[in-house]
Amino acid sequence: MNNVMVEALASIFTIENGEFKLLLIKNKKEPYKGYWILPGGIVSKEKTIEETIEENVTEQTGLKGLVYEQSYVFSDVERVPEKRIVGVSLLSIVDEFKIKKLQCDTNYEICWFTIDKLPKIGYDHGRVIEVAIAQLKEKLNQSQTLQQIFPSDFTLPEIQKVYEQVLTKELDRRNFRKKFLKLDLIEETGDKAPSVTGRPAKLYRFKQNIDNVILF
Amino acid sequence: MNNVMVEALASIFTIENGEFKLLLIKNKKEPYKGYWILPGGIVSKEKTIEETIEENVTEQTGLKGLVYEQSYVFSDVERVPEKRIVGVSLLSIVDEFKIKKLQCDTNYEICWFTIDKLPKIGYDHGRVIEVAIAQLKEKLNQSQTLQQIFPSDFTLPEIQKVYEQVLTKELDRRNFRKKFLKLDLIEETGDKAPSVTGRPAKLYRFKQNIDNVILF
DNA sequence: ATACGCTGTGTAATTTAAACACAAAGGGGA
DNA sequence: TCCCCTTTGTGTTTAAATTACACAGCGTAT
Repeated sequence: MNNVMVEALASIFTIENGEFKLLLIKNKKEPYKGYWILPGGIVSKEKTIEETIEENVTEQTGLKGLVYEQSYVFSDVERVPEKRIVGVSLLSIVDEFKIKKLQCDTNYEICWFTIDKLPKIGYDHGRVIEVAIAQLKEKLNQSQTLQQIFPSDFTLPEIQKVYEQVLTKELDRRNFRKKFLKLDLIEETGDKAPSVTGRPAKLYRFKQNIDNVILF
Repeated sequence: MNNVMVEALASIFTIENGEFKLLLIKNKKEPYKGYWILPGGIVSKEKTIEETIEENVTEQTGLKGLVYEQSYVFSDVERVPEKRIVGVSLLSIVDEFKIKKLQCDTNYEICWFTIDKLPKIGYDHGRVIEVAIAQLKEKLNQSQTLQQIFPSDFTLPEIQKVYEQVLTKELDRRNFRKKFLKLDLIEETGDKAPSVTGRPAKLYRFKQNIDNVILF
């Protein structure tokens, strides 16, 4: 028969303190037992890929109602040992307030990892993650995506840090501020961020009903 | 069992006389017999998606060695009547000289159709095509893609027409020419295009070893 | 020969991006 | 309390890119 198994895999990202983080779970089964892997599961005959990922992620991580976007399909015959599974990778971006504040400790079974300090990754998920990170950076050029990560009470320096990572270069604070504010996407909340050190930054929020625009 | 069938589908585009065209074949089987559909076929346990599409497209259309890019995965449970098939859509762009000059006539079984005058489409391929067209337009913003369609002996007005379709607005000839030539991607061949009416246009070709750049 | 149709070219005006220095607001320590 | 340190907030000047715009060139067809 020409039937193969199809699995859905989720690369779930957030940004905390200007760092990109990825949610991984510890694999309980062989092969690659004890390695860190992406949440996900097999697509049954009765479910779409999107339904499958929502159910599996909820079950494995507790995160409900995330918005997913297709990333890539991995169909190498040998990508899973002993089996033939086509992997469909999905991407999701969440804000840090929607998520549980999980401590990053390898004793936990679910954990956020900074993307340039990832642990030992099982299966071919390392490659899946690479592709997802590239797509994440492309997506961050859209106001909609930024809004998903920073719904409200963010500061301009925070946003700037995101862009400096995406563009991998430093930006002038004054020019960045000028250009970003000119887009007319955000407004001041009136409050200020608690200052760790230095002058406290103004807090902003995205306006309602803004169009999705390309930012940089 | 949780095994489903996976099919690969190819949306193959070219540009002729400034018009975007899509390659379709006539469906020989029920359901949707006689409707036009995308070339493609079922992914077996021993083949990747990319291998599957290459073989099926060669068999069904005679086109060999095309470059494919993933487009989208369609996994609605009811997308194929009576069956459960996950559809992986791929995109390919070819130049008009590599292809057979097929006359467009519904008596033929393979045919190029202008994308705004498509025939009756079978299965959910209409939706697949919609997504592919959107992606095609995004991709045309890369010099690499343009080079696939126009390897040599093209004119600047031809390229301009492509952009006017992608951006859905008219461009100023002088500004377009200035901007495009400044990119330093193309060179004059020395020849001129046969003039149908009006002054003959200079012919250009892409230079060797150019980087892939975002154009507009 | 002349009219017609589309191609090729340069310059001024406007808009956008880049470079740049100092004052303001809070925290910490003497 | 005062001073120092750190980070945020702001305006102006210059360079670069984009836009607007008019006329001559080179073929074909009448």
